[in-house]
Amino acid sequence: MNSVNLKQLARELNLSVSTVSRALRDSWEISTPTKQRVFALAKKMNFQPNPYASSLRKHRSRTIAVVIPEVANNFFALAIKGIETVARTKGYHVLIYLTNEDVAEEVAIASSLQSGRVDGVVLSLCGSAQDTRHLVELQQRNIPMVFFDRVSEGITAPKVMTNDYESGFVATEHLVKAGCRRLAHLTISMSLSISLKRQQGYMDALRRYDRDGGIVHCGSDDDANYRMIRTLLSGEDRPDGVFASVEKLAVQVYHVCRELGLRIPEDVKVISFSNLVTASLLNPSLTTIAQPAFDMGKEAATILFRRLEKKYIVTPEDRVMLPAKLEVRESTGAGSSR
Amino acid sequence: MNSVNLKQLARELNLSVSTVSRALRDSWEISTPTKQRVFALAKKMNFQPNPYASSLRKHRSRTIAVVIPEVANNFFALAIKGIETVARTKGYHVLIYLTNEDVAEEVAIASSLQSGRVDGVVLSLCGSAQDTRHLVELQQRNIPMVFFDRVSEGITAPKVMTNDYESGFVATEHLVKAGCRRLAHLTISMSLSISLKRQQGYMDALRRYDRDGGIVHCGSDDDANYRMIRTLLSGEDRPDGVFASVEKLAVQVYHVCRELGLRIPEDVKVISFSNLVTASLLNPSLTTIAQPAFDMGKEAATILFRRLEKKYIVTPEDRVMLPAKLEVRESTGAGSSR
DNA sequence: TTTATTTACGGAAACGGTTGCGAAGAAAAT
DNA sequence: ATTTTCTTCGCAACCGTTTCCGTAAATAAA
Repeated sequence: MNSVNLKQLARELNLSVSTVSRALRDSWEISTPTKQRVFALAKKMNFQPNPYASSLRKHRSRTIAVVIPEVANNFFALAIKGIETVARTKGYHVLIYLTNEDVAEEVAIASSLQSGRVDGVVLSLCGSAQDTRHLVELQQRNIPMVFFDRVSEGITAPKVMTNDYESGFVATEHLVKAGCRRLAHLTISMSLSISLKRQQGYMDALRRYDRDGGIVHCGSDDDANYRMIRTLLSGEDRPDGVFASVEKLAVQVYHVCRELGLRIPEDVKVISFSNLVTASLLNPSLTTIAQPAFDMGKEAATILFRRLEKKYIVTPEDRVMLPAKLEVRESTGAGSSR
Repeated sequence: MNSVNLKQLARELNLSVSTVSRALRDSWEISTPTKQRVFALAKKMNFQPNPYASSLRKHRSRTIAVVIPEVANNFFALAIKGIETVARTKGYHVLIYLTNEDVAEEVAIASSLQSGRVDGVVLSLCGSAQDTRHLVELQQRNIPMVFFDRVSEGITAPKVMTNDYESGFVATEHLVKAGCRRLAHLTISMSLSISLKRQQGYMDALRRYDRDGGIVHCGSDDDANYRMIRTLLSGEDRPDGVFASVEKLAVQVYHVCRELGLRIPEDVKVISFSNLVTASLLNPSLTTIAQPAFDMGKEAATILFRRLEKKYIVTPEDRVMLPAKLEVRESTGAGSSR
């Protein structure tokens, strides 16, 4: 345990505890020579102020929480990196909580956050059906929240997101223009607004181009998803274009196509929301809608810190849109196998 | 701010603060009816004890730190997941710190951890040259540490690792048996013990099978790495087998081969340490040495909590070996293009 | 009935910084 | 010389919980 504290410094310096405390915080009330004496000894004794004493007194922990559905996913990993980068330059610490796409866990986490352990929260919702009471309770405790990507429309808090509707439209349009006649959209949630928006973009593009297409509602069970996709691609009237809303579903599509002997892009064209670094190295390389994950994390954290510094007023329609980018590759190509 | 505290509960119940505190901790000193009254009101008022007051008083924060070089990497992401899973079942919170492969950041983080903010640390070193004084100082503050993967041999602390020497040997042997005559090993560090062990396995396999082979020392600068690999594969006497110690180098090899028009595996066979979920979908699919990342995280966290519960005595040679697994795929195949 | 032992709870001192207020001494103003 | 104003620092309360210790009442033992 770190046993060097203010009291010891004060005794050693023949000063009071309060003077030492103020000197270390570079208060104007303390003379320069005294400050220097204090700094010197503090450094010599490697004094580290007890963060818990400070948090208790100041009602501020200099800690934020990041609540996300999963971490083994390039998008969220990059977002964490963005958040952590900003946090450390601000002198904040980052607690991480994984919901594993399970609402019950999200509720439990939100509940534990009510204790005042953190000054603010950056979060991305899990995909299952959402009752947002646990988040409302957090709001009522005056714990600022900022959403990113998987936002909650029902809650008044800043939201950092991508242009999901347009991206869904563009992805679908891209498939159509690549020659697809019968499409399918793989989605992970019927409650997340980002899923609904991507889906709406898909549907509107279908109508705009007068194409046929269905929607497959996947979940968090990988095996079940695999079977659903297998069924989809096994039928007589299987789609010749698939738009996956998350990369893990695209990966499943690749596996299913291998198993069924379907060629991409000749038999089925594939496009997906994804931040896979290996997208260009896949066989065939995968056409993606890539989100600026790192920047979204940075932006969300930046907004949160502005809120914590009271330099920010939240409005109901408070959102930052960072554009996703279409990266055309072979999986939606004309058909040249390489 | 959460303003319902013990004092308010006590006033409401006509009890003393100490009694309420004891009741909530289910102390034997408190009668059952009193406990029930306390529990009922605490639940009704949604009482959440202030964790900072508790930490200050008990000198325990129920928080651990995870210090890793990066997060946008399947290995570390899965390890975090393993650590977080164990932590939450134990009621602990997880702080995350990224060194970005920068020793200076690692030192700064270690220094900030001296404050007693965390009860223990799970860490994986960054690759640059290591002076371990900052870690020794943490040890001296009685903050338990557990290493995983990128361990420090100079420090007496539990280490969770894979059989790096054998894996290096096996990987090299696999390339040799696939027909490679001239090998190259891409490594990221000259100071990490895991790199040295993988390298030693490589060298011993070369000697055992009487093959020629060099070592390319890469760093954390992706562009520089790319150029080094490009130079390696551009020469007249380029290798026909490459063993990458981390997946990002294997990805670079793929890109370089595309640029140079080299065919994998016909011209160059590639094997790599990697936890890429898309390894089997790459073009060609990548032969990997996969580490049990999730289990390594779980194991490291489990050991740390045993230490925190004083049920664990550390010995200098304290290490857990979890075996890595060779997954043979096309990148080291006989040459069939698919 | 008196004395020893439980049982159930309250008082108060921690834990280590932070901060409002007051006060002593020096400097400046009158 | 006296009063006022700074400058610099100390005292003590405070944040919310935990825990040592003490004590009154209830029960058991003598």
